[in-house]
Amino acid sequence: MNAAKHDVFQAIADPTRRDVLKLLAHKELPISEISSHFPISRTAVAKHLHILSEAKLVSGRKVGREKIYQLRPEPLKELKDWLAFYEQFWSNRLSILKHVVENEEK
Amino acid sequence: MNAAKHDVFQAIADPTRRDVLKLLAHKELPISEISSHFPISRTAVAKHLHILSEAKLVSGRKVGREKIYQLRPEPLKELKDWLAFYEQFWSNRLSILKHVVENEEK
DNA sequence: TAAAAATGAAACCATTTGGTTTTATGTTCG
DNA sequence: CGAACATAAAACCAAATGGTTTCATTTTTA
Repeated sequence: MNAAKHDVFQAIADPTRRDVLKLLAHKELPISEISSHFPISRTAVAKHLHILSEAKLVSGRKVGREKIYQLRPEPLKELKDWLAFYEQFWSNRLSILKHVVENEEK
Repeated sequence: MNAAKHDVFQAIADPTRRDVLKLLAHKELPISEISSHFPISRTAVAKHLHILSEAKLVSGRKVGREKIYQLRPEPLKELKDWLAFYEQFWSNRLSILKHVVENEEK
C-alpha cells in the first residue's frame, strides 16, 4: 500500500474505494466523517484514501487537526478514453456486424 | 483465482488483462497464440483469460484441441454507466462551477 | 495546561494475486 | 498407433491487498 503503482484502473477496482468517491462527489469531507459511513476502521479508510490520492482521484488538505478530502475526477478521463476504443463494438448493430465481417475476411 | 468475485472493475485492473482485451479486439484467438504476445507463461495467460471470462469480457469455445477466445465488450457498459455519473464534474466549466456553488451552499 | 479529538505511522496478519513448475488429458497427424 | 500439440489442473510461492491493533503527534478546547 505504498508506491506509485496505483493507477486509476487499480484505484477503482475496489468497491469501498468506489463508494468513497461517490461520497465525495456530494461534498468534501474529513477522514473521520468519511469513515463513519463504512463498517471498517478509520485506519483502513485512510489507506483507501491514500490509494485514491496516489491515483489523483482525490486530494486532501489539512485544516486544523482535520484532513479534508475532495474529489478529483480528472483522472477518470483516462478511463473514458480507454473505454471509447471498445464502444465501437457495441454502440450499434452495424458496427457489430462490421466486426464480424472483418473477422471472417481473415 | 476462482469464484465469481471478479467483476468488470477488477478484471480490467490488471494491465496484462487490458492488453489481452486489446489483442482480442482485432480478432478471436486461441490461448497459445494469445500467450505468444506476452513475456509470461501460457498458464499465466490462461488464468487471466479465466478471470476475463468470469467477468464475461471474453468467451471461449473449444475447436478441436484449441480453445478460441473472443472479445465480449458488453460488460464494459457497466463501466460506462459508472463513469457517466462523474462526467458532470469535468465535462465543462459550468458544471464545475455548479459543483463548487452547491458545496458552498451547504 | 491537560484531556479530547483527529490523524499518522508502524507492526502485524490472513487472504488474494500473479506468477511458476509439474503432471494429466484430449486431439491431430505422420 | 505413437508422438507432438494444445489445453487443463494442481501444487506451490512471493508479494500485494485489505484489514486490524497499538502507539505517537498535532490541534483544539474546557
